Amino acid sequence: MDFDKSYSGEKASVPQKSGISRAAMQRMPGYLRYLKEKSKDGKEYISSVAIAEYMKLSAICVKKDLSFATSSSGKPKVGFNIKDLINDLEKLLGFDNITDAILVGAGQLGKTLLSYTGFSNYGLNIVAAFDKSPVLINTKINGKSVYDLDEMESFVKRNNIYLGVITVPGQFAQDVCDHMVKAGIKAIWNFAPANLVVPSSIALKNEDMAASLAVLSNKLKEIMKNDKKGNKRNDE
Amino acid sequence: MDFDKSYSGEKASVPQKSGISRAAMQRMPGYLRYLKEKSKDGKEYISSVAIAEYMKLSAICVKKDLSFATSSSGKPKVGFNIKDLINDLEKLLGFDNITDAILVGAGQLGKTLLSYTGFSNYGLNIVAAFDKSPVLINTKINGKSVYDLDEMESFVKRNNIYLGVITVPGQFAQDVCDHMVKAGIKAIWNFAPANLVVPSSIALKNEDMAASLAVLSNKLKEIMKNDKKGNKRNDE
DNA sequence: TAGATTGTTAATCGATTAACAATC
DNA sequence: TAGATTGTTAATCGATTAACAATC
Repeated sequence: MDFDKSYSGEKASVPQKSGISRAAMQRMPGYLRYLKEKSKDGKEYISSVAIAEYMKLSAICVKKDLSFATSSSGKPKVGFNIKDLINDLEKLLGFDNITDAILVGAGQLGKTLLSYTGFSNYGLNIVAAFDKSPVLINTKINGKSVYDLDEMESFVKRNNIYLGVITVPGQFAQDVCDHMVKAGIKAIWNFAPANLVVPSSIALKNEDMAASLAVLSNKLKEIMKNDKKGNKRNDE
Repeated sequence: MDFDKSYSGEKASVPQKSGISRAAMQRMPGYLRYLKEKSKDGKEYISSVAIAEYMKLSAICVKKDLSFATSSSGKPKVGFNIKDLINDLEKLLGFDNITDAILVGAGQLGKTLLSYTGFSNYGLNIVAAFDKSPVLINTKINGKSVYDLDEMESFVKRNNIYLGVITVPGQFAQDVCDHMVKAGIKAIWNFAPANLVVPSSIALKNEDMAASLAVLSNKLKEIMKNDKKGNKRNDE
């Protein structure tokens, strides 16, 4: 194998699905969640204006985003059929058909993800976990077996797995990542605090807590600064 | 209290720190991580070109980003002093001085975050947790007390806490969020799968697994489609 | 019908990149 | 000095928004 390896934050070299921007793609699950709520409330139709107002987006943005998902079009004056829209979004997001995945790192975080029942709503099914720790190997977490990391490659090939989740400490992440790529994994969901280097043909999504916290801390700092020039706390 | 409440994904109405784009802000922790690695390797200086190559960004982007952080400037022909840059970035990100936070929802995920030792590197210190479950109340997780949710408001006020982490199931998230805002919390880090509605004066960061997975699944789908028109797997 | 709402094309806005002068 | 690299201003690119015709 001969890859042109290099770190790729998330700026995938992988082409985007026909014209949908990453930003739009990230908004889709938000729409889906909102529509499901509305559907449960018994509503049948909803306008882009209503969605936009709640989601604090422009109606035009919502319309444009949804235009990528909708098979049937919305009705002027009425809006979109919520049930149809839900189906369209689930299809677009691939939440309707389950993708099998493996997870490496059955520590605290790994355990949490293995135990999370919500992934089935997102079309993800973690079928097995791998670890190096003898204490964990051959145990079960939420009914899912933890195997020796050495068995990962053959498991992945045998079961045609294409998605891998990394929940090991930062310093081991690159090594695990390399093994996943070697095994044939095509998409990596990385929870480890590490800048992973992957071939450009592999999809990588970093769940980067530090990055999130950076944004939030920055906002908080601004808020505190503004508050100083006024009333200090909101508790009247 | 009278807020103009509305859902705000992450499109904060809160002003950005003097000119730094959100995108840039999110890249900062990646730079920091890389620089720390390099520093450990014994390197003293690094050029924006070298950083850019590894991070798969343009050198211009790196230079521009770093210009927001650097107090002293880089040296032509040599690059930036790594140690200085690390300090600058940590200061910019607020990772150098600790912010206290509380967490609501001491379930599996809450437990994981409470046990995570890495947050101190990010300037975050979760000082206490809150829950409704009698099984959890008055227990300790990683040395941190779990209190009755009813005590949250007074705790937050008494200890001048401004940052709250939400790790409750989706259906309870809005209620918890409202209580946090009422208590005086200014920044909310939400791990629950819910579209939270907050006053525009509150910073909100959603750790939205569904959104991440949406992007990753989409990329994977593209890859698999492309692969069909060629060799099927990478294992020669 | 009148008016709300859709869907799309053109304009704007913001972020990234290119160009280039300054400098060690 | 020559050349690599910085820092900044101008150009480009992409995503969001505005405008508007179509339609139920």
